[in-house]
This record gives sequence, structure tokens and C-alpha cells, in this order.
Amino acid sequence: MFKDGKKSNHILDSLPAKERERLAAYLELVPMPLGAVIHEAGAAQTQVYFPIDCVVSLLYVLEDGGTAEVAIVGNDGLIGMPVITGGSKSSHRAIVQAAGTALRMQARNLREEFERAGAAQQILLRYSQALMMQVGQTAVCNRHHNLDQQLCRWLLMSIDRLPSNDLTMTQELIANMLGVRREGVTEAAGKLQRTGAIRYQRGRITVLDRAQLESLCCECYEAVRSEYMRLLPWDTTASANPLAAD
Amino acid sequence: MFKDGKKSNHILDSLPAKERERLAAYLELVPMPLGAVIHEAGAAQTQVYFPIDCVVSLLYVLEDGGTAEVAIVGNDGLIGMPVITGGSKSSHRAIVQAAGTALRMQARNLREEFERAGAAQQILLRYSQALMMQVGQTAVCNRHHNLDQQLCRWLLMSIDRLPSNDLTMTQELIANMLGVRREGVTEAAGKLQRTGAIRYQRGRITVLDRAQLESLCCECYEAVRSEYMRLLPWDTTASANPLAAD
DNA sequence: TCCACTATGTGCGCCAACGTACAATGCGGA
DNA sequence: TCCGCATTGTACGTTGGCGCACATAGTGGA
Repeated sequence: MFKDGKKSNHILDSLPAKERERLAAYLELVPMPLGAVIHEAGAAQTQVYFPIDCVVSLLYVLEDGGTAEVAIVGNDGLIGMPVITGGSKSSHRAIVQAAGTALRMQARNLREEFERAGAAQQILLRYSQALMMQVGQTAVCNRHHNLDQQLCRWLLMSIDRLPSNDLTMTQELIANMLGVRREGVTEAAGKLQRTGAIRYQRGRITVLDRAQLESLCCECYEAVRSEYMRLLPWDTTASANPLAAD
Repeated sequence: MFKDGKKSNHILDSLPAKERERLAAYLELVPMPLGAVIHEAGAAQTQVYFPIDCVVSLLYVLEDGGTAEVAIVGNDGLIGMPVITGGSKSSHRAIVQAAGTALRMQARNLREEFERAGAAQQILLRYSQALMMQVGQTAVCNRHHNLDQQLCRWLLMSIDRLPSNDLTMTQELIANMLGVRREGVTEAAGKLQRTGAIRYQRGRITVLDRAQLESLCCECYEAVRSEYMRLLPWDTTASANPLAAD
């Protein structure tokens, strides 16, 4: 799980003190309002974002206007990988799915730090692998699992990246993320509400029984979670983190 | 498109002469037999493969044995990105989907070249972005498009990476890749055969009318193709390739 | 030549999700 | 307080793909 009470970003936290201080000079705390489009598909990305207590979705927009989420990013990662990989722009729209704050910096400054080939490079590369895994699991889940399971996965992944168990989210928006009908979400969420797993009222969802969601969920959630833990042991207080050199 | 008549690998071809020669010392031509598992999910990857005239699928195996392909790799790329990103192992099984040959090298040698932070690093990072895009599009396609369209996409992506328009592939195997029923593939392929787009006989499929496949296909094929072209302009004879410094 | 096996074809009922239509319900502003 | 609007609930026929069962047809080996 990524929830830790602390308001921080795990990528930044994993950096040794020297690198973290160097980057800190470039970082600026910015609000991330619900629905804001951080990066539009096909547009050059001049800034990167390290979420603190917000969640951003990467989604693909089809020619007919349909959408599908390919990944979720919160305080476990960053928005702007194409800055590192050199393509500068992405085919995905980055949109704020849960409001909060993020640390922002100029793309060129992150790029510079990456090119120092130090701990930051190592961590960013590992993050890219974790993200790839998450995207792949989205593909698998879309193929094999039903809406009920996918909704559970989505709720779990979202609250893992947020400080509380509340989501300010209409069913309509969830449907857009999952790429399904709004009515389908209403039905699936209704089931979860009846069994007491969640509660919701007009654009606000509260997870009441996390364990129940996990039991209803498909294996995809745990697969992604454990891969993130393997690749990015971000807890700097734990000795398990080989990257915490300070 | 990636088909070029030449037997080569585009990543290696894109390298400046110096880098290419340095890597050549480590490369070994190996056969890639149909069905061979190049990397098992969760196993350390000690070697990387640059396909020449074979196609390798990355697929995820579910707990119940079900499978879903997350990406296709041919002479446009390489198998073994976790070696670069530092995770050393992948959650995906890499399996030879079309027999042929590949160039193989020790993981540590590629890792070393990457750490030189030269043209190879740049190209490998761009490839990782292209691969990410492909995986994301698999997710989108699984969500929104039907089996007929997906089969077209799959056929096009496969023959693009092979020297001819023939595939040695049973419908059963295609079904495993797409994560669907074998009967569904039989039906979809039957339609394509009746309209003259393809012909097949017991484990061998020939694409007769490429244009027709493209017209029946969803937008996902072209989206991935153009992103590969943007990120990896591999034709060293074209002036369009900024990476060809020799 | 024939047999065993693999690959492909076809037909069924079933179900999840779709598209559509419309009702009911809460919330915020005039 | 009431109106307008956004959000959620419900229903119904349609469809694409599933699971299953079994028939047919190539292919390679004994």
C-alpha cells in the first residue's frame, strides 16, 4: 500500500539527501484541482508533477470520444515520464481524478538530474518499469475481469494513493475512467453499497470495508501492488530500502 | 511499418557506427523456435534478445491459467527492458510467437552500454516509451474494440515485424495471445477468409489483402505504428533519422 | 493405407455489458 | 422556498463473447 499518513511523494522520498536537496530548489507546490488536464495527449510536456495527495489518471481518448484509463498515478510516482525517455510528449491525457496538491518542476531540471546518472536515474527507471507493469495489468484486467472486479480494483488503487478513504467522484467520471457505461457503475456500486463495502452520496464515495473490496477484487490489484513494492521500496525508515543512502 | 526486406534489428541499426561495433562483439545469432519461452515471468533476465526475423509476445499468465498478450516485439525492439530499468525481472512471459532468429547478448553488457549515456541510452529510452504506448493501446483496444478488429490489428502487427506475409500460427495460439476463445478466432478468421483478406490452412495464415485488414481494423493499430515511427525513426538511410550520426 | 491426433467448423444456451429511455432524488442558487 | 440541474436509479431489448459439445477435415506416422 502507498498510504502512509505522511504528506509526501515516494519518488522524492527515496532519493538520498543530496539529490533531494538539489531537486528541492526547483520544486514548487501547486494545487491540483479536480478535472484539470495536466498534460494533453500529443502536447509537449514542459513540466513534471510529483503528486502529494492527489490522484492523476492517464487516459487515452479515442476518435469517437470514448476514453479508457491506462494508469493511475499518485504519491507513488510522477507525471511526465516522456521527459525522461526523450519523446517529450505522450499519447495519453493526464487528468486530475482526485483534487489535492503536487510538487511541480521544469522538465529540463528533471532531465538534468536524470543525466547525472545517480540515484535519481535509478529510481526513475525503476518507476518506469512499475508503470509499465500497471499499464499491462490494465490490459489484462480489461480482457478478463468483469465490471464488479474492476470497480473494486479502481477504488482500491485510488484510495491507496490518497490520505483518506473518501473519493470526490461521480459515477459518471468513474465510468469514463474505466471506459464503461455510467449505468454499469451505478449497478456495481449499488451492490457494494448494499453489502456495506462502500457508501456514497452524490459525487462522494467512502470506502468502509477495505477487506471486502480486496476479496471481491481480481488478482490484478495485488499483482500491481506487489510489483510496485518490489521495484520501489519507498519507506526511507525501513532498512529494506537499498536506495536510502542517507 | 517495420518491414524492410533487410534482415536486421532497428534498435541496433539506429546506433552510430562506434556503438554498433562495440555491441557487435557481444552479439550472438541464435535461433528462436516457435513456442520457446525466452523469459519466464518472475525469473531474472540474464540475456537480452534483438529479434531479426521472429516475433516474440509478452504475455501475462493469470492464476487460472488464462493468458493475455500485453505487447508484441519484433525487429522493431528488444526483449529484456527490465535489464535497463533495473528490476531485472518482468511479470510477463516472453514467448516466441513466430519462429526465426535473434541477436542475443549478456544483460550486463547491454547494461554497461546503457550506462555510457550515449546514443544507445537515448534509443533504448525512446523504445521504452514506444513499448509503453503499445501496452497502453492494448488496454484501450481490449476495452473498446471487438474481436474482429483486434484480430486485424494483431495480424497487421505481426506481419509488419516479419519478412513475409505468412504466419505459422494455429487459431488456438492466436486465441491465447488475444485472451479469447479459440472458437471466436475461428469465426473472425472465417469472415476474413470469405472476403479474401487472408487465407489459412491448418496452422498457416497468409495475409492476401493488407489494405482490407487496415480498413477493418480499429484506430489502435495506426496509433501505435505512428508513435513508433515518431520515437524510433530507424531507417538509417533516411535523413529523417536524427540518431544516425555516422 | 489406415489410424491417431491435431486443427478447424458449427451450433447451442447463457450472461455481462451495451444503448436507450426515462424516472427519481438531492443540491445549490435565485 | 422553489426551481433547475446534476446525479443516481431502473427497466428493456440487443449483442458480442463465453462455455460446452460435437462434427469435420487435414496431416504425419506406423
